[in-house]
Amino acid sequence: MADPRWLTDRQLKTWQAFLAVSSQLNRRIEQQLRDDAGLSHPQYEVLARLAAAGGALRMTELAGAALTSKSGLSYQVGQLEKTGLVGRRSCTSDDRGVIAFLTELGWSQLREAAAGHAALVGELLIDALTPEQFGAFSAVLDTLESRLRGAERPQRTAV
Amino acid sequence: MADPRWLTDRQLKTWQAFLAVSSQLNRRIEQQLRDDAGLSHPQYEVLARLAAAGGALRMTELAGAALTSKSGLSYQVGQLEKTGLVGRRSCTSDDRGVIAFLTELGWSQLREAAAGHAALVGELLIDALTPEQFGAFSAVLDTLESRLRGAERPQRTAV
DNA sequence: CCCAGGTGGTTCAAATTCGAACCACGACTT
DNA sequence: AAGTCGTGGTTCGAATTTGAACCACCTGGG
Repeated sequence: MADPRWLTDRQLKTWQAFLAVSSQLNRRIEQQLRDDAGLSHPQYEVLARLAAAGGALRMTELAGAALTSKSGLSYQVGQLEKTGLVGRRSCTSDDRGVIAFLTELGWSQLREAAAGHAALVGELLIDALTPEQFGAFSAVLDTLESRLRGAERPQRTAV
Repeated sequence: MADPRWLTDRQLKTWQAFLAVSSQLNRRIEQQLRDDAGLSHPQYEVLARLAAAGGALRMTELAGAALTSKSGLSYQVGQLEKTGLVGRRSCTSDDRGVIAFLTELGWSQLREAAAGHAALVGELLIDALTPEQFGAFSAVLDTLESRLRGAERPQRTAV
């Protein structure tokens, strides 16, 4: 363990800025969705993903981008079902599977929420940056995302 | 509300990448801290901030970067107090105030956790990027951070 | 001095989150 | 066809989070 790695001030500051931005951004988004449509961010994500997929998706696919755990997804879909925004139907080709789908109400609620959401993301994330900055930011995120996707669990190398 | 703003595919994809990266990064960090030092990320943040301030800080200051709510901070400091990593003492100049401070145990636990933490952040965030990318990323985050700090609650512009 | 108003922290109930345990079913073996 | 293993989802309990209500104390004005 000799001479462990340290981060420079700049690196540490950047990391902290990332955490702060991430946290603040989430806070704002959450607030907007709550006020405009009575949805939590995770719930909005579920609706948005379903919509992007044409209106229905298997639970596993929904869990895809791992914004939440498996059980968390069950919970949120349950909530959305209670309020009538999505429904559940079992998968014909695989009896284990469950398909979540947007109801009419779900579509319309999503449509309502989406405008304000897009506006806010645009304002906070896009408008704040120059086109060059945005391009660079986008590239960086792609890099980080694929890197993170790669090594799921680094683990200590053997004993 | 005529013709609401929409995001381009690229913009939407970037936003989603941001969410995914943020979530994954947090997951990894959380796991490392838990395994190496039995700390949650919020707890580590508290210890790190205290250390950066020389070992003691008022609750309000700790809440500063708003990684958590006021009550959340109370809770976490409470947990850390139970495990003996921090202590509470009342502020002499203002009887309302409470000062949290690192205990000896707190310092040493932090030291242990810090190495692994720095290594992981270095690996996931720094090493993944070219120096140019990192510079751009850093600049973008600064911009976003100050922008977010600025308009706390945008609100709809009058009626 | 006493009161109104604001700030600093804690406490409370309710909602959400997570991982572990669990059940049901499909896929592959023999 | 029965047996085993892996996958898809849900359920359970424990920990955490949040906003609102609350108490104690400071500050400024009568």
